[in-house]
Amino acid sequence: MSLKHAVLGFLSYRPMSGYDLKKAFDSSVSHFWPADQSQIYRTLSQLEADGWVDRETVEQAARPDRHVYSITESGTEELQAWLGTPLPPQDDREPFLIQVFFSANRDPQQVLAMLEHQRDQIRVQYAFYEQMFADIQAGTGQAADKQAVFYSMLTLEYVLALGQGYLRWLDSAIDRVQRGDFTPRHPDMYVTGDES
Amino acid sequence: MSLKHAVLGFLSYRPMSGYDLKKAFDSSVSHFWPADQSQIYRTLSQLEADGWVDRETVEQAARPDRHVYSITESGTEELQAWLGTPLPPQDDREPFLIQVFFSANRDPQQVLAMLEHQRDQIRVQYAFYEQMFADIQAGTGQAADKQAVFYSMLTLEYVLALGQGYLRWLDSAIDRVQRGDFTPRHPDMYVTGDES
DNA sequence: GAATCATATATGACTTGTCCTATAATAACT
DNA sequence: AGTTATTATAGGACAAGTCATATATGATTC
Repeated sequence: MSLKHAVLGFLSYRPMSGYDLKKAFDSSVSHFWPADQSQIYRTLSQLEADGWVDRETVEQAARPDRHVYSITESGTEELQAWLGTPLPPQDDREPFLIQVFFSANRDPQQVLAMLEHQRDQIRVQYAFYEQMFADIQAGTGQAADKQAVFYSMLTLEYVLALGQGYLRWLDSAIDRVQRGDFTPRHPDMYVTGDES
Repeated sequence: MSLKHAVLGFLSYRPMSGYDLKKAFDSSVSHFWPADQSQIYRTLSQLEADGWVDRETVEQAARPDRHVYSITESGTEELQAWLGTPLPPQDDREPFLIQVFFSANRDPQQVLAMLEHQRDQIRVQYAFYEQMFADIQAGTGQAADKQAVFYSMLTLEYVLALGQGYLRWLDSAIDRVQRGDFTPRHPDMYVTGDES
């Protein structure tokens, strides 16, 4: 379970409550790992049962008690081990491609509208991530931990890089459907660098 | 549920059994929608309950009976309606990025190994899809339904386009980690075409 | 002769995640 | 004065998908 290890990752920075974690997820990794609030709480219970985190109750006047979780030694070990373990290849599902796949018997004008709508959506998403990238770059003086910022922004670069691929693909598809040219085109060859 | 509509899509071509559908999925859409065998059977039951497919039992000597499903009129309507309905934006999860995100306190050599391993994996996947693309292109004479082939291959172009983005991102990341240059770099600007 | 493959359907147990709701009190906005 | 936002945790119901397994038999491979 990746969420378990993402939570451990955050707790390796500092102890946090479920509420803190939800905010941490939303503000830093939601572009590649959105986390549901109730799922976070359930995951914390599991982590405690695993012995990877300790729970401490902090009483508050006029607010519900906070349950602050700290990573344990075995939790730290587990996190380090997981970070060094290659993940099995993911199979990504893209429901939009189901609509594309079964478009052969539809009116080309409607297919075109569908593709253009998707392009608009992806563009909005892309612009959003671009803004995030710019904001973070502007917001980090030279004070902060360079590597932490680097790896954080690397994940944004990822969504931008894939977003570009998506948009290029949509543009190419739209162009061909517009022209009634139903010819498959292998995307421009990716020029590989040398093996290390 | 997208699987429901993918199944409807296949049944709009011709009546099929669960077994047939599993083979159809594996050989044509598994690169963007892998389908579990048991999930297909459960989905067929649901589609029947929805009234979108009819079930006919075909007895066979020496083999289990086949349950052949045909799309109904209301199923056809549902499929057409769904194909014309924009999907909500997807949030894609990429567990590898969790490992990247929490790499700041790891040994750069190990991070490098991780990135290179991922590059190898994605390259293999990319080569596989490229081969599929070439095979289909070689295999289709001018006899077949041009549009069906086109939209089918368009989904392959998609995985290739995103694969290229992924590989480019990995190359760029590997390069920087190798040089110890922890500077974020916005990927090359995507040059947008005109609005239609 | 034995093992495995292909055909064919289906259930149980489980995992991961979503959505909605309950609870509770203070602060801030309109 | 009334509504909404913030802080804070957590369970129930549900959806979608995975994995293992059960059943049955003919054909093929070793």
